[in-house]
Amino acid sequence: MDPQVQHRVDEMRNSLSQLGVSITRRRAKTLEALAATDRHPSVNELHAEVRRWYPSTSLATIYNTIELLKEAGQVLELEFSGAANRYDGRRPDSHPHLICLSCRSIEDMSALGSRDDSLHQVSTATGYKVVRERTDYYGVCPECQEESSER
Amino acid sequence: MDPQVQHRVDEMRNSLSQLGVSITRRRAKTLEALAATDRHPSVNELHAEVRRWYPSTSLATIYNTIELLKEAGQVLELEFSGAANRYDGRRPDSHPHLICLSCRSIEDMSALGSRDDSLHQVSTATGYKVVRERTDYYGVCPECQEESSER
DNA sequence: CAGGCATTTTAGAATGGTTCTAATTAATTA
DNA sequence: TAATTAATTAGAACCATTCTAAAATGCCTG
Repeated sequence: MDPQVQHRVDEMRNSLSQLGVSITRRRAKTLEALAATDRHPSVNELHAEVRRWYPSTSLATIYNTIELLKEAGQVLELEFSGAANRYDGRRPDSHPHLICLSCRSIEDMSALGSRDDSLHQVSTATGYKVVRERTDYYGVCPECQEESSER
Repeated sequence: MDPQVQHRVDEMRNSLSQLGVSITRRRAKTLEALAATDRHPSVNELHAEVRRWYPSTSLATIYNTIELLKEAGQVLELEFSGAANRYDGRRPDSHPHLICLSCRSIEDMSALGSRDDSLHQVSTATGYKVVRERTDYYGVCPECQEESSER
């Protein structure tokens, strides 16, 4: 396994252990699936992946693991109302995403300019205790622009 | 009616008319309800408001009007997976919001620093054709902080 | 003003992601 | 091994949203 991925899996394992829950084989596979991809999988996709190893795994188990990871602050949940939520297990901290309206891909975006510590900045500016940020840019990715220009 | 609100309602009416649909009484009331509040109502809340005048109004009609407003670019939809979507009819352009995790209030936030034209900046930086942005800051609003410190 | 046609609305069914529940299975401790 | 606790399963329940077919409304034309 890629050392980066391994390291991330270990982080998640440790955080879950600190919650006092055990790392079962299904949970371990879920963590691996999350750490192994940058495609921001949905619960269904994680379920399919874990099922490749443990075919009897139920959806509820994946939801349960996601719930634990959220409590541990080890996964970033991207909510959508019209489609399944998507999860970022590689970078659980708030960071912006690029979402393609055509192919529905979700890409991490490196911070643009000096927008770091924006949580703290917004806190002092507004009086809110800001703990999390969500920033999505919606548009059409380069690949989909290409495809539409081919026609 | 407040002239600001009236102006906004007129804008929405005109945009809908340009789509070629008629401004029925139910639709007019929905626009008014959207323009009259900064509380980012849900479809249910809009439904309740319109029902005060036209009690037979069905939910589908509100959804239909929202759909038209989205097509016309006259309402901003804030999607949530665990709760009902919320709508901003006053400022249909992309702008950041402050969301209280305790009371679930949603507040408009005036732009912080020079983040304007970020759509264009992100477009050139990433190759995406960015058309929309969503930025939410999640935290605890000053009122809820107060309440919890009283105990 | 009547008749016909397109649009809008209604009520309820269908959908789909998520959550809940009760029962089963697996793991842990004494 | 027996007893206790934790994890998992299958399916029901939930709920916001979308869809559908029928009814109502509004509009245009003759």
